[in-house]
Amino acid sequence: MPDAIDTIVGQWSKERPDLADALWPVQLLGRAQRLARFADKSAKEIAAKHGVEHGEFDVLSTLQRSGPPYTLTAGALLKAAMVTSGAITNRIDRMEAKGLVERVRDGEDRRTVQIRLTSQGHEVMSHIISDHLANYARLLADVDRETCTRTADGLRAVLEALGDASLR
Amino acid sequence: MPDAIDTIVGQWSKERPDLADALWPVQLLGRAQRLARFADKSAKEIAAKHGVEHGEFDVLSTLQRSGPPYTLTAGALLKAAMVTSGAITNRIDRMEAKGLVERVRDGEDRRTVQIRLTSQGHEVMSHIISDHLANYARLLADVDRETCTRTADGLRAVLEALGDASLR
DNA sequence: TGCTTTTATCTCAACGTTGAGATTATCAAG
DNA sequence: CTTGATAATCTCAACGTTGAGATAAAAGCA
Repeated sequence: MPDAIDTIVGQWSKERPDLADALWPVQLLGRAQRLARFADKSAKEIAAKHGVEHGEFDVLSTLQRSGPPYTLTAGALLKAAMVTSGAITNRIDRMEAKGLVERVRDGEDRRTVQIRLTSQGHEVMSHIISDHLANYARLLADVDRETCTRTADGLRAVLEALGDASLR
Repeated sequence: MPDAIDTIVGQWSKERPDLADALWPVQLLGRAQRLARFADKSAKEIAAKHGVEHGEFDVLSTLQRSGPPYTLTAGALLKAAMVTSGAITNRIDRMEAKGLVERVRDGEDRRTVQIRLTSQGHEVMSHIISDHLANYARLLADVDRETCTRTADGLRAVLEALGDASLR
């Protein structure tokens, strides 16, 4: 059964037959983008339900999963989030105002700013993460588990080839 | 070899062992999001090289692959692009100013606006698409073709289960 | 010690998207 | 016809991100 990407590839094949042999990457990358859009949109709704922006959820998540003392530099956060420095500064500003994180400048290197999850941030996050994972599971409810595993493994191979480094 | 998502899943398993069994969707959706980010960022650069925004490239692409007469309604474009109506209006405004598309209100249903690719838009697009596909191929250059095919098929199954309808 | 380069974060204006509401047109009854 | 409901697009203020430049601290080197 054709999906949206099959349609797109079919349309291009007709319109530009000379490019037919160059369309195969779209089958993979186009679908990854499409799936990511659905997942993003869905995750955004879950986060909003708990009163945080999508990007803020990302920061909370990165901090909590980093484990005690739930503290990372602004630089580590922007790399993990794949956004620019301006975006991280803004997110931290907003989150600090909400009491979710706090900036700590300690002695070692005074250029860096340590961002620490507050107990309130910790609390909010523990509620969101369950919802978030349940939502993700719901999205994939109709897909058999082996397809998920196999596809995830394929994506891992692709990301490795792309040089997507481990985070630590 | 672990990738960024393996690291994330590992961190969560340690921090919240009670959620260990609920992390499997992240293996798939997290990687899709990550791959999509790389692809998006790369596509954005290609489009910029030709003087168009990422979203504008999306519109050009949708119009051209739709085939003669290279005309779609604003509504069709916003569905294809998965964005809101405001975004499409703005994109069309900008693109019309650049001479890439033109609004045509013909008689049938005067609520709708037909967006038509101009000859200039056509020309710009034919240059971009080759670059774009070459860039996509370059991204996947180090991945063996069968992995791509297998993974793309897996993603199609997931998208179908999500109800991602064919576009026409 | 002094000078330059590099690193980390913040500042801020420009930009694109969102999302609710307004506008205008069509359709379905009555 | 007229009314009410539905549909398609546009308007616009609020919002988050980008990206270049500024600031300040640390590291490299003479």
